[in-house]
Amino acid sequence: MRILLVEDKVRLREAIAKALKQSGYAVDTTDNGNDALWMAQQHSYNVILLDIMIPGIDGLEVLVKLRDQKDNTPVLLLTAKDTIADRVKGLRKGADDYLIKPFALEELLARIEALCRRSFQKSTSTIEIDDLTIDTSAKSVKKNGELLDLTAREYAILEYLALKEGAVVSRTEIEEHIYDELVSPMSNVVDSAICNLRRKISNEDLDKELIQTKRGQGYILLPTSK
Amino acid sequence: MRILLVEDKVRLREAIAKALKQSGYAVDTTDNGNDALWMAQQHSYNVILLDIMIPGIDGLEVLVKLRDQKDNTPVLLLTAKDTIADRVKGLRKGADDYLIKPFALEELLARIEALCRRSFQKSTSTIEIDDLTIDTSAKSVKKNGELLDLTAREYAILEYLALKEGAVVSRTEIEEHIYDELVSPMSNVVDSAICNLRRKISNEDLDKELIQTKRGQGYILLPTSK
DNA sequence: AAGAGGCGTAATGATTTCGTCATTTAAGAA
DNA sequence: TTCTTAAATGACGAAATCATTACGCCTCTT
Repeated sequence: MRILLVEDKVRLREAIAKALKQSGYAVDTTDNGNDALWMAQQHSYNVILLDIMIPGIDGLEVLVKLRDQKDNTPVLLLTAKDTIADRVKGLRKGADDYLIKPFALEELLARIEALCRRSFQKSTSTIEIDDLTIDTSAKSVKKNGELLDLTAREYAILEYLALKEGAVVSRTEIEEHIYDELVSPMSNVVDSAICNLRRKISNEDLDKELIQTKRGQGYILLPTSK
Repeated sequence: MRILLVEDKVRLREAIAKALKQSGYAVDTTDNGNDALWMAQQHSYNVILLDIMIPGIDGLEVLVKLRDQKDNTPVLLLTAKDTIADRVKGLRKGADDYLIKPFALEELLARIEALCRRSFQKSTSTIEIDDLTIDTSAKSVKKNGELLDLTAREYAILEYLALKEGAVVSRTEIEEHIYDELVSPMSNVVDSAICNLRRKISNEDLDKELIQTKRGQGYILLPTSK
């Protein structure tokens, strides 16, 4: 999951970014509205955290412009203005949620999780696929009840594929949603990560791979039944 | 465990705060309702101790606003008003418990403990994990019946991890719930504390650590069986 | 007021992750 | 089948993260 964080106050921005990264998100940050718009066009973020009071174009304007461009990325507004009027204004303009500063990081994390879940149209925090149970809240994976020891990267990729279960996911898409930094075009990081992931989730007895390769297109996660 | 104490009378406030700290809680205090609301949003407290008769917004209003904001932090009301009507009013508005002044500190501590326990959905005051028995009431830890000599910090961290057994707990989360003051972003206090803690609870014969490291995410307390 | 112990900090050493590269394997087209 | 290209795999090394130790400040006790 990739998040754009738009916040001008350095300390707060870095504190939030740190917490987000600890929770396994790929995070891009900026301190102003212009860059925010630019970045939102460059990537398709899973969630945008938008401070309202920022230099240049303010948060609400950024939100309006995004929606004008038919960009429906979930937006969570951050603001100090604790008035009903502003809250309503933000939501009217197409914000998906609203958090009043200062807020507890845990609450922020919980809301982001909810927004992600909603955007993938999942109502529960666990995804079951074959003998795998992915708990997106605990960020853990169990196989037949056994906890698997996945690294953060491996988990992130598996979660992403699981959320898009049955859809072909290109390498580029994975790179864009899981990796902070730009991945060089020649790199085979994703292949490599998928390889390790498969090793950990594969069924020796079952020859069918849960993560299948679509030659020239990418990967797809398919339950054996389908 | 982090507690917000809202009480305007200086002597009483400091007496309570001191007792709480001695019992190992991280404590923030304020003497008025406005700050209380502000602080409650800033952190996710484990318990809020709320005096009803305070300057500015009164305690009941603070409670109402918290609940309006979907903040379900356990609230323990403190008040001199010993009338059935008020008691009912407080509880109706979403308070979790009620204590009439003057009260014995011991009773306060006992109720706080109960609230914490309830919020972590534990019914007993002892947690057993492998050969460890954590007595959240006595704030002591036994290993195979032997009392361990943990410092307050070490105990607090262990208890917190134990209450969230099986869940990955990030450094940020530990800092927020165990440490009074803001921890500088570069600090490795938590690492250091975990290291000391491990030394004291580790089994020389068993190679598996009870507190496991989730690289890039945090720590997790896992019984060996799982 | 002095001593002890707790605790935060910083430095260093250990571990793990992960990206890259090289090689092998597999898939699809001619 | 054979050739071409994509993907899988394994080894390696750099970088990031974590563990551990030592040190010094501060608080609390006596």
